[in-house]
Amino acid sequence: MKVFLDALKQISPLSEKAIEAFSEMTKEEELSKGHLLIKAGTVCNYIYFIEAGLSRTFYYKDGKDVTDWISAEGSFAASVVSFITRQPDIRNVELLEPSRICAISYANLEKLYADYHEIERLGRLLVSYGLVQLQNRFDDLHFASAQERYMKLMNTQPSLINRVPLGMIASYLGITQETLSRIRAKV
Amino acid sequence: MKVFLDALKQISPLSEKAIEAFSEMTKEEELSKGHLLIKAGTVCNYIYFIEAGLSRTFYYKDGKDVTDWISAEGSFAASVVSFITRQPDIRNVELLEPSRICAISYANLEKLYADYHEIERLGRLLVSYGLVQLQNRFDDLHFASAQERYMKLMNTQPSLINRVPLGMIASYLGITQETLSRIRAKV
DNA sequence: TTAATTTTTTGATAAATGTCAAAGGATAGG
DNA sequence: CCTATCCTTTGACATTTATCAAAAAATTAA
Repeated sequence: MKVFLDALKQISPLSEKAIEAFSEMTKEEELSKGHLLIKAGTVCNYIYFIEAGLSRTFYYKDGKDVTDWISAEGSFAASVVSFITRQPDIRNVELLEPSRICAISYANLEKLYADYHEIERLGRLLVSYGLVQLQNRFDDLHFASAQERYMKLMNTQPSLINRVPLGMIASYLGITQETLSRIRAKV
Repeated sequence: MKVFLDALKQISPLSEKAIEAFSEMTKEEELSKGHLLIKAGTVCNYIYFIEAGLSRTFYYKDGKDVTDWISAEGSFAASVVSFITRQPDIRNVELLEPSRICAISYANLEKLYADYHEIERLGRLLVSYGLVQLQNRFDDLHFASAQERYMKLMNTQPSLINRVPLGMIASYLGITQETLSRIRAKV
C-alpha cells in the first residue's frame, strides 16, 4: 500500500485525512501470474495500481489477440473506457507476472471524490497524465514506421523487452510478431 | 457564451455561482477562417470551446502536414498535451471556418479549479471523456484498415466529409490523400 | 466570366507490412 | 533430464498502402 500512497502524493499533495480515507478504501492483494483482473464483456468496477509486477490489457479483434496496454510497477491498470463510461467493454486485463496490486472500486472512488476536493483534483491530474500518455502513443501509431515505434519503446521502456513475449510487444506496437522479429534482426 | 455554458452544465451540474465565475473567466470571440489559435513551439495557455465553426490541430512530421484532431461546434480545441504539461509542443490549431469561440486561460481555469470543487469535478469529467474519445481513435489506428477507419468516420461524423478538405481527412485517418480518394471511389 | 489556384482523381510503380508455413530455441512440469 | 508446450525466427509470397507524376475538377479572386 505504501508504494501506492507515495505515488499519489507525488501527483498532488494530500492531507493526512485524505490519505487515510484513501487507504481505507483500497485493498491490497498478491496475485499470481495469469490472474484475470478484468474480464471482457463486464463493466470495469476497479482501478488497479501495480505496486510490483506486470499486467497487460488486451482484446480480440477478428479472432486475433490485440495487446492494448502494458502496465508495469508504479502504474495503473484498468479497462479505462469501461471504468469511465460504465459500459461493458471488450478489454481484459491479465497479470503477466505474479504481482502485488492495490484495488479501488468505482463506488469508493466516487465517494472519495465527493468527500474530498483534493482527491477530485488528484483524479483530474491522473486522468490528465493518462491522456498525455495515450496521445504520445497515438502520435506514434499515427505516422511513425514500425521501426520508429520499436526504437522509441526501446528507449522509453527497455525493461519490457525482456519481460513481455515478443508477440505481445508487436501487437502493442500495432504490428505482427514476424515483422517485429525482422526489425529486431536488422537493428 | 450560452452554448458553452449549456454544454458544461450537461457534463456536470453547476451552481449559479460557479456558472457566473466561469462566464467571468471566459472571453468570447468571432474569428475568421485561417486564424491561428495556437502556434507550434509555444506553451498552450488557452482551451477553446467552439460555439460555431470548425478547427483542426496539426503539426509537421518530416515536412508533411499531419492533421491530429478536428473540432466542430460543441467541442473543445487546444494543444492538450501542452496545456497539461506546460511544455511547448509541435501542434498548431487553426480555424477551418469563420468561428465563434469561447476561450479560457490556464491560469483562470486553475483558479476556478481551486475555488470550486464542482468545477474541479467538471474538469475531471471533461478530461475523462476526452480520454475515452482518444482511446476510440487509438483503437482504430491500432488494428483497423484504412477503409474501416473511413467508414467509421462516415458513420460518426458524416458532416466533416463536406467541410474538411480530403487531404486533411486522410491525414486525420492516418493515410495519404491518394489512398482515401481510392477508397472513396471504391465504396 | 476568365484565369489562377487549390483540391481531387487516376495511373504506374515501389516500399512496407501481413500471411501462411515450417523450423529452431527456450522453458516449465512431470 | 525429457517431453510437451510455448516462443521466436526465417522463407516465400500476397496485400495494403505510399510515392511520384500528371490530368481533371472544383473553387476563388480579379
